Amino acid sequence: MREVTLKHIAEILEISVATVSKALKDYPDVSAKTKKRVKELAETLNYKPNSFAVNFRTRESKTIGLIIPEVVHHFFSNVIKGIIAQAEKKGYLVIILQSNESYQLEKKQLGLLVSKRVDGVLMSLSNDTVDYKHINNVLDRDIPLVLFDKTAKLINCSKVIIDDRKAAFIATEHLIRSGCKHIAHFRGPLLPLNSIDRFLGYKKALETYDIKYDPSLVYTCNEVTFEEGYNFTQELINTQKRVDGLFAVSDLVAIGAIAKLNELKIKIPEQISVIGFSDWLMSSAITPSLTTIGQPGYLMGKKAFKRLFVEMAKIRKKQPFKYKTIELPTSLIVRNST
Amino acid sequence: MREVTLKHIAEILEISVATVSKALKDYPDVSAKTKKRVKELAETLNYKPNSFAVNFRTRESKTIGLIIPEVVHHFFSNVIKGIIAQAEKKGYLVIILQSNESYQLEKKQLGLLVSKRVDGVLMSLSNDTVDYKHINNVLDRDIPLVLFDKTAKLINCSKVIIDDRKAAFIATEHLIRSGCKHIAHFRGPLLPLNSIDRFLGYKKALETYDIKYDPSLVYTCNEVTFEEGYNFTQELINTQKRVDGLFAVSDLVAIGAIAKLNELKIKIPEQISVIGFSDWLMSSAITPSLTTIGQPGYLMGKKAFKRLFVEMAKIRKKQPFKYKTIELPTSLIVRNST
DNA sequence: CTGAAAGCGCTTACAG
DNA sequence: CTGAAAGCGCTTACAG
Repeated sequence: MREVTLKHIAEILEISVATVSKALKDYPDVSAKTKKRVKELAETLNYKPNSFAVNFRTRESKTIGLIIPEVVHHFFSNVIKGIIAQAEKKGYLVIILQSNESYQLEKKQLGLLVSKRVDGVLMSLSNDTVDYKHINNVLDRDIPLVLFDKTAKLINCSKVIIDDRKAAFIATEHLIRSGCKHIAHFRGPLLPLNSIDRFLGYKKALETYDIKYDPSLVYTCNEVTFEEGYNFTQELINTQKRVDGLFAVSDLVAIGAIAKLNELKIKIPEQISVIGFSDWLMSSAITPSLTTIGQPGYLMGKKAFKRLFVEMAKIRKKQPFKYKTIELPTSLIVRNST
Repeated sequence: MREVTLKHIAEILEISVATVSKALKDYPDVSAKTKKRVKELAETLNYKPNSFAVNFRTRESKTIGLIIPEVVHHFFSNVIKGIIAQAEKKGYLVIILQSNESYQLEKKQLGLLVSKRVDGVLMSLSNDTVDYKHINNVLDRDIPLVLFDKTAKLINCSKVIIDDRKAAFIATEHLIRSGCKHIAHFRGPLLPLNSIDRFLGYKKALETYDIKYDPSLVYTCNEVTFEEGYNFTQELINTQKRVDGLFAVSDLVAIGAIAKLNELKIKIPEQISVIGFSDWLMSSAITPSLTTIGQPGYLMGKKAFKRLFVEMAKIRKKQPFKYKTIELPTSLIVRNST
């Protein structure tokens, strides 16, 4: 079965390829009668434009690229879902690449997407990324790019984020208001802005409520895993320090902590209150259910695509535009661990 | 900055475009000297072939499509990860679409991928899919397509699966061997092959060990959620029937059951043993940790791409090949809930 | 070893 | 209202 082309239709109808093309695209300068004939035949023959030819001609692929640090991650899965849903609605397809939290991979993948000529890029930085040349390079080539969740202040482009500092402040404040006075923090890696901001929000809350900041109550989770939460909790308990609250950088870490506390028969929240961050699927299912900060992953994906869509249109039409930072609200979800 | 093309290089070097093209691709019929000059200049100018033109010419996109019922799902996330990792290794990019367990969407998305001219398709059927015309249609057009995890016997193509029936048999057998005699089953929806097979494995194990099958101990989870596990457990307990074991179609359902049993202060595994299916991230973290069947998601993704890669090559070279069904091993992971 | 030519399927500025 | 023509950037069969 040969692929049907404009030429076939033109030959059958004994008109030119140009007219067929214009008829199908409803150009005003084609007679209604011709349009009708062309469209009907196209329908009958089940004509589908050759997208390779269309891409080539129009210099558009109607495809965007997405680079994400880790696909197997409740929050990021939700972001992905939001992005593909919104993209599909607008006729765009999404190519997904995983940077594995590696700067080298991220750089390489961005190169792949550019050489594939995606119409735009959505990305969340890897924890490893310290240098932004690869990103500025894309921006300089007038390829729209929007960052989400893990961003960097020094990159000048549109961003969709939450206010990590404020959310962490609220989380810590919630512990303080529930009566905690000795609050530990299992923070994220030193580099990404999110974990810095969450740490700063924690410190700020202590300061606001006149609680002395004690650096020995802060542990750094480089991998942000269950095991780190589990092990650091043991270490924390071993120090024999007074601790009555714990703010963990993510639910997974908090759940690790809860597992260890349960094991040690330390009562939650009576002896130690625990709060996480992100609201993972499982957080309401564990015992005790985890108080946490709700982070709108699906919405973030949706908004990120929407912004990208706007910028793709602007660039296509060579219209000037300003970068925007869109901040999404978070929520305190109180459950039984505090 | 104008895009560098073969023509630019040809003009600067005062040779033909054809020779430049061949030199870059190391055709044997170009002199070493010319090759060297061309390659050096291409390097200096940072020449990148226009992938739109290449796709158009070669009729290949080096892109595959992936249709998955649900992105936010621990098992499927792992499959996605395996697929993109393997695809990237072979120079392929992956477009991901989510069918949302809807046959209509699945059909539409398959159409999108075909019109986008992906080189191949990987998919897992939606629970809703009863009719396979859309898939046979793709296969008939000589577009390679491999199914994984959720497949159908009636579709004639390559598949990457686990033996759900056997795994369910082993899960149920494990309960029986731990002393359970009254085993409930929270099964999946009536349609997809997986949940039918898991149900059949359960029945077969009962039969093998001379335990009478009691249909009133079987509940159907249409959505396969935490809530269903939670609610059906309440219903099950309400019936006052003797039950000492539960095999749930997925970990999420099992975790819902555990949450309810904990709430009712029913001891696990002393009073009721619980086993799940899939080994989600959280299953080792809950209390008690969940015994389950390990299902190799990442490997499944990897194998599915590998098979697709083979078939893409065969079809490109117009070589005949046979469809293959690749069965991956599962494992019984014993934890504290049994 | 090199190059002229055709062509992939479409779009669009232009002429009539 | 219709069509001839050019062109997007590349590849490859063919001639020399």
